[in-house]
Amino acid sequence: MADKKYKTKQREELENYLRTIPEKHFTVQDICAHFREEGKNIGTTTVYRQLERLMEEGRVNKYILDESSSACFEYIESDGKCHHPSCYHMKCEKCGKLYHLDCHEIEDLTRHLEEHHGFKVDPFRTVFYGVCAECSGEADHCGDDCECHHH
Amino acid sequence: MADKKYKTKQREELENYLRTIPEKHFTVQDICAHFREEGKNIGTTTVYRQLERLMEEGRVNKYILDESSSACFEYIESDGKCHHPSCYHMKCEKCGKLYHLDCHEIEDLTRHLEEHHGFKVDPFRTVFYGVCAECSGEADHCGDDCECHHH
DNA sequence: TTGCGTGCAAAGGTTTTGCATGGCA
DNA sequence: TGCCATGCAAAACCTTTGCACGCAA
Repeated sequence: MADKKYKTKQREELENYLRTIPEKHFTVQDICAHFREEGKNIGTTTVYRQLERLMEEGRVNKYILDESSSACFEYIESDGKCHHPSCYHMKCEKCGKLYHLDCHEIEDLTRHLEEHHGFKVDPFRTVFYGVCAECSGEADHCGDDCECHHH
Repeated sequence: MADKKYKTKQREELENYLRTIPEKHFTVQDICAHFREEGKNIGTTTVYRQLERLMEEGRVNKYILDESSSACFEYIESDGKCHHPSCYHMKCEKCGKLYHLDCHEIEDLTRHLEEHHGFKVDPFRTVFYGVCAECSGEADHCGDDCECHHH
């Protein structure tokens, strides 16, 4: 099962870049745009394939927040442990921002759901939708007509 | 703000059909196929637009289970109140079943998220993804190669 | 030299948009 | 008669696949 893996220039540059943005969210397009700005060019296909491999290695997470928009990826520091108490996210329906849910209560709930409901939650896939503090504070300035979440 | 809404044949037929499958999952294609079988024809575009409207009215939920496959919708009984202690759902990624999360712990968490994180969760939109009791019990029969969740 | 990796182009899917036509009020 | 709704076709997107060429080992 020892996969033969070549260490290519693209793979190395991609990983180097990812290391500079740990735990930030990005799309395939973001990556391509970044390298284009630096004069370097990495094909879209390659980025998809490298990210897929990194996912299999558990070094990248993939989130699907909205169809009809690109999937969101996140690089995980490769020291083998998650820096967050939990891997859940909260997504604001007003401004579109995505927050890590750093909270121990959710751990308790996760355990509760498994022990009492027999349901083993996948924190990577699970997103809490709602309204964030920022947006509920300035509700008047950011109503339904606000387009800020279309960035 | 009183939207002018015509009551069209298509809208009525769609709602009539949805009422027969409350809390079941369907895609836009499913709907179109159903009406095609009955000889009636409703355009894909129309279904998308009607479902969008129903979503805004809070009578339909939309789930994104996998990119590169269609979005999933669910009709909610429209009597205006939820029959469950909480309105969260758990969705099994193996068998595709959707469970209501009848649980008081989740109420506590909701309160906690609002009070300590300033995040007001929308329980109707939020779905816990994971593996249900049934499926984790028969893990051997329903492994990664199992296609049952592709219905 | 071997065979994996790359990247262009094209395909495959879902969802959205434009626009002429149809139907509700 | 207004004007919203419909539905076809086309566009817009994201993602995947095919294939020839390049490059690491």
